Amino acid sequence: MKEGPIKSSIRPLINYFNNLIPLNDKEQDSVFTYFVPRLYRKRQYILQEGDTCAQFNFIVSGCLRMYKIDEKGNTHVIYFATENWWMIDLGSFYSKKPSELNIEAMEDTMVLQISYDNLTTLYMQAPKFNRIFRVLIENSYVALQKRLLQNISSTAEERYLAFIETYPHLINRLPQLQIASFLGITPEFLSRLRSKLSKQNP
Amino acid sequence: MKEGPIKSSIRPLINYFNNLIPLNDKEQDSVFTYFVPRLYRKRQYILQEGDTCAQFNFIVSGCLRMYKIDEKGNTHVIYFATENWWMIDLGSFYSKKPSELNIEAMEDTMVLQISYDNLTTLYMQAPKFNRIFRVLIENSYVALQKRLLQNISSTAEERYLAFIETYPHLINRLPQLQIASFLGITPEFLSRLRSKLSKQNP
DNA sequence: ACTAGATCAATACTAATTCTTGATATTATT
DNA sequence: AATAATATCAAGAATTAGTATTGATCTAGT
Repeated sequence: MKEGPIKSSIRPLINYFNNLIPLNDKEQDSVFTYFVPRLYRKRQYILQEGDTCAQFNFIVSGCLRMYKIDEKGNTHVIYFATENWWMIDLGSFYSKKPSELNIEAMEDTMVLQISYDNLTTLYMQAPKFNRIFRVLIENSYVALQKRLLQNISSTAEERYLAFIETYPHLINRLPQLQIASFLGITPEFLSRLRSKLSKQNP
Repeated sequence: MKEGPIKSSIRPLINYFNNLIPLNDKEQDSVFTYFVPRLYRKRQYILQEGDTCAQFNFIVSGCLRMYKIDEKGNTHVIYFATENWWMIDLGSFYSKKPSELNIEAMEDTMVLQISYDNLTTLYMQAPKFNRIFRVLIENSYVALQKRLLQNISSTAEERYLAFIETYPHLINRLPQLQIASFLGITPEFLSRLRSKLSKQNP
């Protein structure tokens, strides 16, 4: 018997959880119950500045970016997320206050979403998820801290090289414009960096 | 790279209402209170099949289309709406049942939205809006009936000519693909119609 | 004064979308 | 049965949107 398209889109999440901490059948059922799949199209907002972030998102396929628009109207990419990553404005989600951030689909993207209330229910029904989400957020925290450190301590060139190391799969998947915005430099400068580097290592 | 913030321009809606039936200050205040601006980007869904239509939408700028996907996977445009028009799946909105229709942005589109509950409150606070919304829906009804009649009684060529008459501002604003889908013909056939017509009136 | 980087404007390149055309089929009408 | 209206499929052509590069010039911090 083959699973319907919706059920099968939950598989990657079950696998992800099992990989962190194995789930029993009842726990897997809870995942099926509380996470709902949703497709976003390229350029579509998952979260828009001013709205409250109401969902925890797990990415099944595609790519999202979280960014902030500053007073001058410039955008700064906070992070990209692809398959098997999470995307959420935690601050807004827990405080239930309007977000200052935007989340947008870079490609058509399938996510699995759980609402605040359902997440709370999930924690009560299956306390193991407290552990799972703790671990998962710790992972994100570490990545974030690494990125901060990287950012305050390196030149643009170093940051770009580190980006290539850390996210080789993103280099050809994202426009350089976006990568520049992630690195905190202008697209022009990134272009120059790249041409300089390719002259050095032909 | 700039992606400006959402400007809250409720003015066009106030003007629209005043044009139908003049509002007093208190009534204008209610409009400011209950309608909230929201920006949709090109290709973004305002309503997706299966979701419940939770908002009455007034279009400040841009263009939306409502369409249905049939069993064969073909899409049929029910209508387009631009500046100063309304867009909603009334059936889903009032029944609170999942919609079979889709609403999608053809361009970046700014809308003013009011939810079911807020609309109810508005009606109670300012009964004049009952009259306003009655008139407004009557207008839409008339347009719809005209379109139906057009559709069952004319050839594709006649429908196309009528479209040009009725929506001259849409002809160059929308891809022919979409116009074909509105007229209920294939884009290829529309293309042939057009070239035939332009040979007749050079 | 030098380096890392920004800004602005022009141009080049690439990919996505849209439009047209030809060949051939289907369906409804007379 | 013949004809007009319209669909389908496939291939190219044309257009537009999005992205990348380059040159010239500017600025802030060592």
